[in-house]
Amino acid sequence: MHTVKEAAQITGLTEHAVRFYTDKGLVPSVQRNQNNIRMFDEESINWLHGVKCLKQSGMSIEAIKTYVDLCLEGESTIPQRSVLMMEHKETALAKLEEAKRHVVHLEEKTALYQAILEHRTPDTTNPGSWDKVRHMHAEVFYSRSV
Amino acid sequence: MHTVKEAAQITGLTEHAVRFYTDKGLVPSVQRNQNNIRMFDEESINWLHGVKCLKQSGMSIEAIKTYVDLCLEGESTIPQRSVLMMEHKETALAKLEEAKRHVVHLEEKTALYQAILEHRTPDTTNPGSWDKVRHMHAEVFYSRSV
DNA sequence: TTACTATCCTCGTGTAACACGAAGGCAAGC
DNA sequence: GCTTGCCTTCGTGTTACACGAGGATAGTAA
Repeated sequence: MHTVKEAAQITGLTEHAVRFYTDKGLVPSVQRNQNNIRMFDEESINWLHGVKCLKQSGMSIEAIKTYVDLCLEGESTIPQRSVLMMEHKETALAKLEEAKRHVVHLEEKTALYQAILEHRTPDTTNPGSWDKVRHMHAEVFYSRSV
Repeated sequence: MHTVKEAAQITGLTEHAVRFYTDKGLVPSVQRNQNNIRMFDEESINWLHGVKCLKQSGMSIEAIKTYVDLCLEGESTIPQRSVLMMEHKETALAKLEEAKRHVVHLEEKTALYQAILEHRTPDTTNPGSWDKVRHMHAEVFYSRSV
């Protein structure tokens, strides 16, 4: 049997998160002792690990709650759970694609800044060169390529 | 000159977001007319586009505010802005790697569910096969491979 | 026994980036 | 004069906790 602090240490969650998850019903096996203190057995620790895992993969607390409740209903809900996971995988894939676009876009921006800095240094004696820099600067900020 | 609604239509933001950004000082060129109504000229629209672009790439409002303020200070801040962008690119890269891990993990989970469903169907007449399903189910939920 | 320390509890507020709706003002058209 | 449609501000709701306050309890040291 473990306390909140121990459960937090074991799972790598914060104590706040552990209390939050148990209060949300994501750890169905957790009990309270006579002093109203949360007691985590091995099964509770396993649930915490599972919740953490789903959370880290981007699932919302609400969705995890739904999933946990389905688990409690037994094996008959396995098809539903499978569907849930597939859907969640799709949203994770969409996020991945979005992240890729962001990186590409930011690489363009930083490349433009590098170009500005390179052009700027050698031409400080040439007033006309600032026009180019200004133009490039506008390009950097307003680029809409996301 | 455009109103909030028009600016929202032009930039593809919601009216709420447009008001929010202007009130946060992310659109320095915006003015109010005698009826206290926000008026957006072309420069304001450009700022909105720029803010939207940075936001979509995952930058926080606070960081965008810092960046906008640096822009207003003039070309002397270009090196600082360049550094900011590089740092932001690094965080975006980190998010990208995280998203990749999530997808890999979820692909494993959904594959396990598929395996369960395939094993379950043909063996409903064999009571012993449920042990395997139960074991695999535990694997699915508790897998800590994130 | 008293005191101190460590831990636990609950409860309330703060965060980010808006979404949403209420209540009210203003101009234009019928 | 009234409705329509847009604008304004303000206040609350959202998510997933973080953080601290205030108070209880349990174990240990003097």
